[in-house]
Amino acid sequence: MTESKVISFEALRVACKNCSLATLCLPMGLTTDDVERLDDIVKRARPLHRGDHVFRNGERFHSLYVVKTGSVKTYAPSTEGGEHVLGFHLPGELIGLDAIEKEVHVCSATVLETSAICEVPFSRLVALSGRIPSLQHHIYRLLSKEIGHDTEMLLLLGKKSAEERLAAFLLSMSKRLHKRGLSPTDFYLSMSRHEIGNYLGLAVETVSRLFTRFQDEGLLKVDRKHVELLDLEAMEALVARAPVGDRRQRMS
Amino acid sequence: MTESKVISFEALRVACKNCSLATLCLPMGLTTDDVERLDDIVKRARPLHRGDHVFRNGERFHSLYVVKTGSVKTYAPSTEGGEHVLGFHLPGELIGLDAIEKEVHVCSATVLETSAICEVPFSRLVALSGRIPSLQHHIYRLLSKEIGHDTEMLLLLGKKSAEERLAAFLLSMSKRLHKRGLSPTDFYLSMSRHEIGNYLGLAVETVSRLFTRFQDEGLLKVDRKHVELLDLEAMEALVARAPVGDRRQRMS
DNA sequence: GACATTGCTTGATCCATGTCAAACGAATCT
DNA sequence: AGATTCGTTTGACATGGATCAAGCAATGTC
Repeated sequence: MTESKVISFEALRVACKNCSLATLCLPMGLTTDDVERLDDIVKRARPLHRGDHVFRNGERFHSLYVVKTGSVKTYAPSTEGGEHVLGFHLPGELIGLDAIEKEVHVCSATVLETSAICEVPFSRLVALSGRIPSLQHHIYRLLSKEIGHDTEMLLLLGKKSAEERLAAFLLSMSKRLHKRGLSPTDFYLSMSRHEIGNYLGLAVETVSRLFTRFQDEGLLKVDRKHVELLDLEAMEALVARAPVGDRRQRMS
Repeated sequence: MTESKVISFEALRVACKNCSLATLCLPMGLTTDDVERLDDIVKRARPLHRGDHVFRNGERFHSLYVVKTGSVKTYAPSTEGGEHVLGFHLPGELIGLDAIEKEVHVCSATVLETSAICEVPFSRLVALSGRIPSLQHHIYRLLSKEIGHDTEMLLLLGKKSAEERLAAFLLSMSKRLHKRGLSPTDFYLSMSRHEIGNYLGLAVETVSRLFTRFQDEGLLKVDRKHVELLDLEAMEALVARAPVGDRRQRMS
């Protein structure tokens, strides 16, 4: 009990300069000196537990957040009690970028498993970026990257079949986990089938059926949250297919 | 002939400080002095004609572009010759933000009708933003706004019915045109049904049928590209409906 | 002015995926 | 351990929207 508490405290005490996420997170491309300064403004919070919120829709925006360990789901609560899952975020990923414009959080972020989150006060980040041109430029790139990612999702939701969506989702998880030094073929999903379906614009039942179909076809092995991708190539081929509407007229 | 040429030349010569788009475009929130400096870096190009490209997928990224008059379509060309329409852009709107990260254009932008486009060299904008904090912050907001917009589209494509998508599209056009001093209820669409369908993740036939249905229901009057919205309220009610999947279980 | 070409509309049909329903296993509570 | 709940799976069925197939209206071409 006491021991695990000490361990997580130690884990959180680690500064940006020692952080294994250095290449994924903000410090990328900064000098050692700059990272020290960035270090000063980042607050490291105590671990959050499944279901805890990092921020909620409607709250005033003060900080960006970086997932340090664990995973986070962002979603837009809808009237009627439903929700629209906007994304799943792994260690090193930044959340809250959509709140800069209105200075209010336009979505909510909740933790899918016990997670550590770094808080980056935005006004201090902006002040710092005014003095460090490379940081300023890096923030532009981060925001642009987010736009690029959203654009990919737009294509996925607008043009791809259920099968292609789930394959793309699994490959995305695979690649992102791999970048973090984990197995690209063997991992645990921290989100439910319901959340996956919601995220991909599919019914839970469709997601479930696709998992069993993929398994029958030998593409993967799945047991509850545990997924083993057996044929990455075939999966890549699935998502690389021309979008649905385009399959009608084949060009010369 | 000669006369129209002179007119368009005059129109283009207009500087940022006199631009009617001032509140929509970059200069928002800047001092007169700052706007003058911004003025120096913005290049005003000759008018482009229907089908001309502002930039193409794969080209090296140098500049952001602002639509001054006319309208622009951004799209991601797919293999097989098809395309995925990412957005339609009206005067005052900025395009190319998704290219900052990779320094390469990840989509193409083509002009839907004769249009004037302002070019904003990004490196010069960045340099200027380093010296003008309010400009820097404004760029953060612009990028964040784009993310927010993409997020809305994600909801539209992931959760809404064909009917809701078209209604949302028409209302979006209506609001954006209104902001530019044009009628919110009576306007011409510069894009084809095919492009609308592609953008909304629908078949052309579905878009066409919905237009006739909306007309039959008295929501609007449509003749080719000319649209007259007759019942904005009813249309708002349509798009405000809870997303598809959420209509099942109603909360207490 | 006839003839392509292109964009739009309308009808008939089909199918992928949503919806409804039920059962089951795993996890949590008492 | 038994009961409850929740997440998942599977089956049966319904349907929104895609696809296929004409026909038609507007625009451009020679």
